[in-house]
Amino acid sequence: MIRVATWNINGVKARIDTALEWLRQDGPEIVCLQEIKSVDEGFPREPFEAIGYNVATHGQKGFNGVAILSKLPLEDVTPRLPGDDDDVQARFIEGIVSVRGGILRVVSLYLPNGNPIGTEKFSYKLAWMKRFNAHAAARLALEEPLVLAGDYNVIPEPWDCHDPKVWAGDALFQPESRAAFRELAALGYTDALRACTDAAGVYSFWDYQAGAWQKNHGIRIDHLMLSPQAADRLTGCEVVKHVRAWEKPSDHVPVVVTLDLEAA
DNA sequence: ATGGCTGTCATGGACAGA
Repeated sequence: MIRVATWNINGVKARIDTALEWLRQDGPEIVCLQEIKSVDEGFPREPFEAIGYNVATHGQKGFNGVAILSKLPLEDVTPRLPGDDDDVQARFIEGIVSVRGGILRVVSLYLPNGNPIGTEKFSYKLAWMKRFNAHAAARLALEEPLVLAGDYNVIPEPWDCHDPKVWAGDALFQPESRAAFRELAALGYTDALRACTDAAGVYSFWDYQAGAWQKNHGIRIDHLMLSPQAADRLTGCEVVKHVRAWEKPSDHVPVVVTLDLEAA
């Protein structure tokens, strides 16, 4: 089995001890990180390498930034979402690993938040989603197992949040945001969590403010979207909720998919 | 709550997050 996680760690320097603790206990073969908030040269590669991970990063100063950690050798690593050479925000990195009988392709993505609506931030979000969906569509032609792992900043359905009324005016829950996310399913991608459960109230983010964690006022915005060839190998998907209660937690928790694949 | 935390950069407080 190969497990692939997505986790917005909200700052790799602030989260290094927490991240290493989880990875030592229960580290999946592949971990897609978002919001590393670090330039590539500042990323603490050594402690991750010391516990068996190869490290690929696409960082930027202060905010954003994505990475892929992999116990299997990473090949063909490509930063930047195609489609706009003027987009300087570090929100996308893609790579492949060899598995028995072929390859597994993995993307770590950090989709723009988009708030407040009615501004260029929201139009940037929608433009980014359009570019991302075009890339996702093109990748289907490869007919490979592919995991699009990331912080999508989209609440797919009303039962993916505690109170839909609270999110009605938010970029994460706009009809346009949700429609763009649904396009991935229309293309043939499978939401790994939703393939495993239809339970309401499964969340991946709880705000630091207002006792959101204690009240379980969460939202589900971190998703693992599987190509048909990956979905055929799906055996499970779980939210690693307990790390939200640790000291110095990220406001997001890992979501992990298990695929019936073996290292080459 | 017109943002109640948190992280970054930088060393005070703006900016970004969701």
